[in-house]
Amino acid sequence: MPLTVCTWNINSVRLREGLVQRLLREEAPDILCLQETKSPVAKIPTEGFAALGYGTIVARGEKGYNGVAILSRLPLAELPHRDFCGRGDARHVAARIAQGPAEGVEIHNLYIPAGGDEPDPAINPKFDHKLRFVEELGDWSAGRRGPAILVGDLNIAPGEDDVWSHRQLLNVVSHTEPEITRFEAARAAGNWADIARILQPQGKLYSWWSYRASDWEASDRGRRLDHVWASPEIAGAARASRVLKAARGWEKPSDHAPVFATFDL
DNA sequence: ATGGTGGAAGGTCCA
Repeated sequence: MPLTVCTWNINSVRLREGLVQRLLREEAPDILCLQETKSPVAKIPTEGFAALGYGTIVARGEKGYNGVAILSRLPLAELPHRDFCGRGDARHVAARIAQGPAEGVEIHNLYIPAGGDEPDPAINPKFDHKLRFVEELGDWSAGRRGPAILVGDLNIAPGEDDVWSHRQLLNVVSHTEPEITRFEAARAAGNWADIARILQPQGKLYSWWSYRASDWEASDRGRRLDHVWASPEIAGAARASRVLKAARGWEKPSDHAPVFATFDL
């Protein structure tokens, strides 16, 4: 049975409730993980999602910033989240699929700090926070076991083909050496498979295009910031991966496009 | 080298 998971930085779930509904109607993933919901959990507009079959929602939120949510048409059991960097931020939410062929698979939805502009932890506390967050992701990954899918806006584009210009972004936060080193170390620590690159090792892949371009599509200065990782138990079941680039062109879009992965479980 | 846009809060910070 196929299990399709989607991850999307929505940049306000309340402002873009209609876009979320459109995605659910047109693409119908089994599970949709959202980041930057920017809403307290109680104010997430759940009714319309439930009416579309996504009555299971596990979320964490705060007012105005951060926020992560898992919408599902499969039953979920919420799992404890980790308070990365001990700040109480709503950057991780987790659940276990509770029924069906994928029963027992854990879903981890993460929003890694963007890290600010200056890629120097000595003068930029946001970049320091980002580096420590990714280090902690490695520690946590090394200690966990069992079938799992980790998705989210990880805010790092690790490969040369994950950015529009490797050379021009080497000193731009999201593609710097200290970030990428820690990112790949964290992935290795959990034996996570990068599903998009398992299925397409070469060629440009982006999931984010800045709002600050006069024509995002024409300039196509994208980065792959949104990821789907799978644990070794299920990485081999990955069958498909894609970016719904069209959603970046929807009315009043998020600056991120949804990323999908399908597993035969 | 710079500034460009967008969301939310609320007279600014974050991305």
